[in-house]
Amino acid sequence: MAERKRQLVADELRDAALMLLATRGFDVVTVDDIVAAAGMSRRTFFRYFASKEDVVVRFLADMGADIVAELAARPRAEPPSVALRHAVWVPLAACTDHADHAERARVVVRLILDTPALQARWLERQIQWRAGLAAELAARHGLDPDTDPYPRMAAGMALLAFDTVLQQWQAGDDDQHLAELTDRAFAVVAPALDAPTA
Amino acid sequence: MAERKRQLVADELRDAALMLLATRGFDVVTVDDIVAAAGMSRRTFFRYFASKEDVVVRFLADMGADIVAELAARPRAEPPSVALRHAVWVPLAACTDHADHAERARVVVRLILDTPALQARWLERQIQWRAGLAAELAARHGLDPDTDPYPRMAAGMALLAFDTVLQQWQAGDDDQHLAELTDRAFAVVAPALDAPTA
DNA sequence: CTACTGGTGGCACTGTGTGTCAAGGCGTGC
DNA sequence: GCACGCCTTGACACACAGTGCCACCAGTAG
Repeated sequence: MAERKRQLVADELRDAALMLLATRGFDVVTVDDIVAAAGMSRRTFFRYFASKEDVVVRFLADMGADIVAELAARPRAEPPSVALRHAVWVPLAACTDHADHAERARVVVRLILDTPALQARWLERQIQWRAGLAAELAARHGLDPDTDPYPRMAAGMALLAFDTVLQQWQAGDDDQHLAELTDRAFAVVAPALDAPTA
Repeated sequence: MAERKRQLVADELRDAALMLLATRGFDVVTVDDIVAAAGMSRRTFFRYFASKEDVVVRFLADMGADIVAELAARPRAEPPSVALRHAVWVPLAACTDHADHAERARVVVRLILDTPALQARWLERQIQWRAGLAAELAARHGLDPDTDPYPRMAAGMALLAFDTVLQQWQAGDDDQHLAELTDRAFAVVAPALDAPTA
């Protein structure tokens, strides 16, 4: 009940913010502009979002937890390239399902990729995901995450593929199939992910 | 003459900043603290450095250009894993040469890796390096950087190895040999870098 | 001596993000 | 109905980053 109300306020704020930021640009829009559009006070905004960047990045925030969870759920016998491909696919799948959510996500991705401040936050977030993935990979393969570079780098390669897919998807005018882009990206890193020396 | 003076002022500011930031922590030290220690005005600080983060990141800024230049200088017949290993090694070599510079660099790396704001700037910088490396790789192999994911991902993998080496070097109490760490990191990604499908 | 130049400090301003406090809706027990 | 906490909100003040502007103070050429 109270939880619903909170979510409602957060959505209102987020919608107003994304609308303004995407159309006018990240730097020129101030928090005052956003709260004026949403009809709330500045202080309330910062109660729901840690920063102006946070409004945008949060839109894609849960992805990281989803990716790690999916990796943990994959059968351990699966080769790393396959397990990681499935893990990374989870958030991407949400974009292919209904075109409504897809177009919204595309705008956000586009905004992030060509705003340095947002890109920095985005990468910061990815670092945390990488740590989670690396820990899971280390546990999977019985490796020491402190001395063996494989878990960290395998996680990094998976996210690199993720990034590359998003970049190509956002840049393409036509609706390139995300699945195909993902396959091509993972084909590049698969030899390293599945190398026997790992 | 005037150029020397400028460099002197910049060095003074940088030294004071690094000293304070490394010992007390990035967030708690204000620009006022730094300029007070250096005996200059706040306004002067921002004439030499674009931001507080900039003081730290600039210390490692030229690395990117060095990496790209070295890659361009490698013979084109060389397999990508070897050429990229040499390219990435250039900035790392500076740390092995004289221990004086090494310990200083280590402090800076440590500061960057456990300060989120600095890590974000650091990654932001790496994104630019990756673009440069990707362009060079695309030219090297006659690939289209817009459609083929290989150049971007190969560049990303090289920088991922670079990051991993720095992380392990900074974490290790003992003086692990950078060359060995680099070899191990590149051994992981080499199968993907040199895969024939590229 | 005067005029120009480049670096500097002081000042005011915008914008982000935080701490604090008073006021208002809301459910619960009396 | 009424008083009591509980939570949310808005408002004000504040610290800090970063920028624009202007006056000042070298040195230097005319």
